[in-house]
Amino acid sequence: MTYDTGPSPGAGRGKRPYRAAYQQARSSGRSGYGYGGGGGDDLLRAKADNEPTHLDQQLENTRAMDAIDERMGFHRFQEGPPRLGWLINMHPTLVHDKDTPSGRAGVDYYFLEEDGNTFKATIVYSPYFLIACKPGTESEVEDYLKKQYEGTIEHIEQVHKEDLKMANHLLGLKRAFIKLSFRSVRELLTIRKIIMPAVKHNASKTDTELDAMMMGADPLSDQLRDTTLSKRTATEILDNIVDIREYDIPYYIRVAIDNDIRVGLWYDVRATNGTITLTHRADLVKRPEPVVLAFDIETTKLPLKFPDAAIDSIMMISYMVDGQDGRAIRMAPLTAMHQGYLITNRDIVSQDIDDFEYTPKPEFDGPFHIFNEADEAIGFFKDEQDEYKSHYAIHMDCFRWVKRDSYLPVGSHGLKAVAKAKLGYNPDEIDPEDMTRFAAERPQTLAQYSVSDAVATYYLYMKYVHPFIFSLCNIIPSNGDEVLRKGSGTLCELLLMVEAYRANVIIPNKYQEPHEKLFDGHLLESETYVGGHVEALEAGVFRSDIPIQFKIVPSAAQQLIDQVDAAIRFTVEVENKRQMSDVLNYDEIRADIVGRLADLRDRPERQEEPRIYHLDVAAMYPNIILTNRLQPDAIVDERICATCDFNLPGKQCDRRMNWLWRGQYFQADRNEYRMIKNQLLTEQFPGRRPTDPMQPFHQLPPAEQTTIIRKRIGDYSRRVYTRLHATKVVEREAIICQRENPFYINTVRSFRDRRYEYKGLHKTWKKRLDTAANAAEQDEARKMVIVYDSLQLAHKCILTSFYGYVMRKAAR
DNA sequence: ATCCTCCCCTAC
DNA sequence: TAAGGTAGGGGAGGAT
Repeated sequence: MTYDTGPSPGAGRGKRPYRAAYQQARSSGRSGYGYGGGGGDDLLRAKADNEPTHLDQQLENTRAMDAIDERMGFHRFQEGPPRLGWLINMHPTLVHDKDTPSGRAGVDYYFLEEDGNTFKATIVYSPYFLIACKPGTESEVEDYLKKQYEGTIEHIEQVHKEDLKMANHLLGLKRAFIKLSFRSVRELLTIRKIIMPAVKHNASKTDTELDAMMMGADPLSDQLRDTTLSKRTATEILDNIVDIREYDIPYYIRVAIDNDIRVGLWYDVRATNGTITLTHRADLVKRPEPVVLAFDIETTKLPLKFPDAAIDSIMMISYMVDGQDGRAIRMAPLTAMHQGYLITNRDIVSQDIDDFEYTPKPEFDGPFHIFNEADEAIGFFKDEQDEYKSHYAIHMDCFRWVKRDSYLPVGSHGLKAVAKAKLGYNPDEIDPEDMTRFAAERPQTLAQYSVSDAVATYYLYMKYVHPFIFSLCNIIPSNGDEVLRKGSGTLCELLLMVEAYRANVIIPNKYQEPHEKLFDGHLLESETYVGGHVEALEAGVFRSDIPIQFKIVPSAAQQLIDQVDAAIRFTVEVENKRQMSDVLNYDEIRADIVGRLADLRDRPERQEEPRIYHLDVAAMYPNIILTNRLQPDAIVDERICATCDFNLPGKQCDRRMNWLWRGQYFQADRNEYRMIKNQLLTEQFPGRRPTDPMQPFHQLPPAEQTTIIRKRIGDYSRRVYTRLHATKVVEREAIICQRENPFYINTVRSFRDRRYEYKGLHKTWKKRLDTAANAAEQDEARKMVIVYDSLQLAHKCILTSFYGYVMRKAAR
C-alpha cells in the first residue's frame, strides 16, 4: 500500500499509453543510462555495464529510448526558431555521431511549453576529470598520456585552480592540473581505471613530502628533468601523478554545474547548426503545471503479516489524473478538473464497482470512474533502487517527502496521519486485517477506501511535494527524482560543488575514514565532539491564565535599570535603524520601564499570571559558522601556520577555539592489539564466494581486515575487561584560519540571505492575497504564496544541513 | 538486581 | 549502497 504520484508530462494521451510506454522503457534495458543515477559511485556501476560488447547494445538502447520519448511527445528539437520551455527533467544520453562510433556523451533536457506541448533538446558536453602531478612533470605526463591514449582521450589541457589543501595557497598560488576530456563516459572510465591505482600507490608517500613538492621544492625534480622520456618506463611516468580530482561527479550533474542548468526554470532553447544552447529566463517565475497522476495500490496479504510482493496480488489500483478523461490541461489552477479512476482485479474483488463520488472536503473534489478489469497484468519494472523511473516523467514517491521534509514525528508518517496533519481531514480507514476479506465481502467499502488514499495522495502532492521539490531543483544541479530521494547532506554537497566551481576552487575528494586509528595505543571505535546539552529550568505545565509564584532576584532587576539607556539606544538605533533624535517621548518611555523594573526589584515575591514567550535564535548554526568563518578548509594547525606568509608577529587571523574531543576505544592495549593482529596474520580466511580458496589475512581487502580486527578486539575486550569500550573526553584547541578562501561560508551566507528574501516575498504575496480584487488575482496570489513559502523552506532544509555536513562520513 | 549495549525516537 | 550532527530518555535483552 504505497502512495506515489508524479507529474507525467508524457501522460497527455491518457492513462493507457502512459503505462505502455513505461513498460517499453523498462524492458529495453537501462545499461546505457545507469551512469546518470546520481551518487558518486554510479560511475563504478556503469563500468560493469560498459563491457566492449555492450557498445552496440548501448547505442541501440539510446535509440529505443529516443523512440519512446518521441511517442510520448518529446521530439528532439534540432532546428528552427528558438523555443521557450520549462525544464522538467534531465538525463544523460549517448548521441550518435558519424565521427565517433562509440557515441558522444550528452544530456537530454525535457521541456514543457506554455501551450502544453513538449519537446526535448540535447546538449553534447565532454566529461572530464583532473589529475595533479609532481611539479615540473606536467608536460611529461601530458605528452605520455596524449601519445599512449590518443584514441581514448579527446583533449588534454593544463588548467590552474585554487587548491585549499595546498600550503600557502593564500598568496594566490594556483595549482596546476591536467584536465582530461573524453568523448564519452565509457572512455573516461577506461582511463580512470588506469590512473586511479597509480594515484593510490603514489599517495602512500607522506604529506610532508607532498607539501614540499607542491611548494616546488621537490628534490626529485632536477633528477627527473635530466632523464629523457624515452628511457623512462610507463610506470615511472605514472608515478608522477599524485592526485586525481572531480572523477566521481555524475555526468549530468557535471553538465548542470558547468553550464548553470537547473530543472524547474524557464529557458530559451536555441538550435544553431544543430548545437543547442539554453538561456535562463529569470524574468519568468510562474511555473506551468504538469499533468499529475497520483495512484495508490491495494494488495492482498496474509493474516497478521505485512504484504509480501513475492506472493500477494494486487486487488485494486486507484488513481487520479489531471484533466478530463486524461486530456492534458497544463496551465489549469490547482482546483481544476481532474478525474479519478479505479482498476479492480476481478479475480479477487467479488463484484463490479459502480461509479461514485469521493469528496473529503469541498475544495478536494474527486469524481471517480471505475474500470472493472478481469486481470490487468501490470508489468512495472524496478530499477536498482526497486523503484520505477522514466526519462520524460518524474516519479515522486510522497512517502520520501514525508520522511525527509514533512517535519512530522516518526509515528505520524502514515498516509492517514499525514493527510490529517497537512490536509486537515481524516481519510477513510480500514483495519489492515479486514482488507483482504472486504475484497470478497464488501468490495464497495474497499473501493471507497482505496480511492480515498489516491485522493489524499493527489492533494498532498499538489500542495506540498511538488512546489517543494521543484524549489529545490531551482538551486540544486540535479533532477526531481534525485532531489526527492537524496539525503540533505548530498544536496549540500552539490551546492558546495557549484560554489567551488564558480570560485575556481578544485573540488575536494570525499573523505575516507582511516581503517585503523589509534588513541593511546588503543584502537579507536569512534570519535566525535561533545555537543551542547539542553537544560530545562523547570518542568511543568504553564498557562498564561494560571498564576504562579515568582521569586525575583532584586540585584538582577537593578542591573537592568542601570543598563536601561543603553538598551533603549540599541532598540532605536540597531533594531529599528533610527536616530535617537527621532525619539520624542524618551523620558516618558524610560520612566515607564524603570518604574516597572523598580517594582520587580522592590516586591520580589510575587504571585502573578505568567507571560509566555517563545524565544528562538534565528538561523543560529549558520550564524555561528559565519561569525567565526568556520569552514572545513579553514581548520589549520601550527604546522600550516608556520609555513604561511601571513604568519607575522601580532597576527589576528588565527582564531583559536576550544572544544571537547570524545573518543570511544577498545579496551585492549597496545600489546594485546599487536598480539591479536599477529595471530590474525597466521590464519586463513574464506573468500567471498564459497568456492573461493582460503586467503591469508594480509591479502584480504582493507575494509574486510578492519571488520575482522574489530570483531576480534571487541570479543577480547569484552572477555578480558568485561566491557567492550571505554570513553575519554579531551579538551582540544582548534585554529580557524580567518583568511581562508570563503567559498564555503559564502555558500552558507547566500543561502541564509536568499531564504530571508523568499520569506519577504512570501509575506508580500500574503498581503496581496488579502487585498486581491478578483478571483484571478486571488488565484495568482495563492499560488505565489505556496511557491515562496516552499522556497524559503527549501533553503531552511539546506541551511541546517551545512552544519552537520562537516561531520558526515565521506564528506568532501 | 544491576550494568552494559543496542535500538528507537525526539529536541535542537 | 548512501550516508547532516549530538544529547538524551527509555525499553529490551543479555551477562554477571
